[in-house]
Amino acid sequence: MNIMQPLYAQVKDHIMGNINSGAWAPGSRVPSENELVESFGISRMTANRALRELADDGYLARVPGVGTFVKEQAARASLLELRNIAEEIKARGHRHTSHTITREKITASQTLSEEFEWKAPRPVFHVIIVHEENNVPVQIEYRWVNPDMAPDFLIQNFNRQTPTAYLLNNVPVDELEHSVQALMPNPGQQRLLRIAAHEPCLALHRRSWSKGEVVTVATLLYPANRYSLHSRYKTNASGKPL
Amino acid sequence: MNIMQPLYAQVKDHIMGNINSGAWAPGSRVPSENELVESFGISRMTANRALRELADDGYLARVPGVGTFVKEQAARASLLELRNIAEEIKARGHRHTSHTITREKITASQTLSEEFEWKAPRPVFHVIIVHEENNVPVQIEYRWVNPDMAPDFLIQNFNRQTPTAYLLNNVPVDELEHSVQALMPNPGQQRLLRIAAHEPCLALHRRSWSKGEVVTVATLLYPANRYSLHSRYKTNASGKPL
DNA sequence: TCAACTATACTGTATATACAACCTTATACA
DNA sequence: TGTATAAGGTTGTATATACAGTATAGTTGA
Repeated sequence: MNIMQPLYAQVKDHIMGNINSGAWAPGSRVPSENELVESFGISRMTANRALRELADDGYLARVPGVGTFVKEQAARASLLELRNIAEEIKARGHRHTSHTITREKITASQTLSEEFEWKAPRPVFHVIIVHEENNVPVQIEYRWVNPDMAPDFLIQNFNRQTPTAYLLNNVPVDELEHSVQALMPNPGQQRLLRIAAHEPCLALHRRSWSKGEVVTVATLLYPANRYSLHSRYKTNASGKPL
Repeated sequence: MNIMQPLYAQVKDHIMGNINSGAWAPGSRVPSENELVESFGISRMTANRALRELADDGYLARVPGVGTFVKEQAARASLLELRNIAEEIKARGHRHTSHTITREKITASQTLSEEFEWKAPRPVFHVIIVHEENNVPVQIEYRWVNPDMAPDFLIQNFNRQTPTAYLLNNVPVDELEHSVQALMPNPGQQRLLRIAAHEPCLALHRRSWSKGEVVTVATLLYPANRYSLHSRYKTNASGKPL
């Protein structure tokens, strides 16, 4: 049942658990390598790896001769705070509708398998949905979902709950990747979005992980003239997050 | 003279040098841990650390039982930590050059004053710089700077230090705002970026604050086919950042 | 009182060794 | 020919040990 994790990963989880639960506040001291050696019955190199990797990830700050401390977390998480589009539209007081163009179970292509970090192609859920704001198309959502992580995904009613909302509510996400680029839509996309030729689009590509496994891969296509992505956040004065 | 680097860092530099110079193409195999042990006269743990850290950073892919391979690196700008473009280009092992098109002190327009959160128009520094990667234009930087926050801004040599780098080093930033959109460049921009008509661009608009005052407003224009903005980050399991 | 020294704790790096898991290739066998 | 098996190379993890560098607290001595 339980997948055995490496020792250093168990130590990392233990530390992150204490940080996330608030038991260890920012600035407070975490156990030294030798203390972890004692309490976990591990070697110092293993404790060192756990602490070093968490420091590399920005969660801990290590000071030779002094100790290891919990870092203030930069408010980075809020940057691309990807709320689901239905709520954004409703927040503007407009009406959100959507059309499901495709809803199928297919076998992942080679490139898609790589995005899911699979060694070999496997089945995936695939949907294409056009979202509208006051009956004007504002987004084409291309989404692929790992069936292991959300087996009931395909039988949802996406007019009631967007795929984003469904996944948010059912799978805890612990890692996110975004990339944004500009591109020219193909004729089919132009038709779906009802835009003129030579009208560029913003493509937001997103992957999300849960416990090391890719949950979903999505490409969101926005007409340039109807959308821009926006973020604003505070940085912590100490660290240099930019 | 020479700062002694740790062995594992020397090995990392050696590997990245071969990748950046093109000697080791993407997909090609890099020396195994035992081969590095032989050629560098180091222990396997040290070789392992070098390869593992480069794999964690996304430069290498490791396959148990098979070997370690060079990953393809897309040209990406980071969305979250807005490093300055010169360092990003150098990190890819390429050459960064820049041309300063405009350098002046002007009076802010009405809209620009609003961006600076000023009630009335005031003087601002203004520069336009074209950044090149291996002599190919990859970014037009339109930047306006609050003279109160960086009075010496205009007399900098922007070939030595980009405006981003200068501001980062001289003004502590505590708040950031970004917005991203796709757009068609105008003919002048097409000429500066040396791109064809109908080639869309990504426009990243950024404002940064220090102690409640806007320090700088910038618009960064990237040719769509040469750049994508990218971010990846871990969320703390408790919070729900998307 | 103040300065220098010392002991101690902590991180950073490096080595040698060991075992497990995985993959490929060669070999032996039916 | 096809299938097991064995061998060897590869990464992944874990331990025990060692030494260097840094910061702090305590002690000593002028």
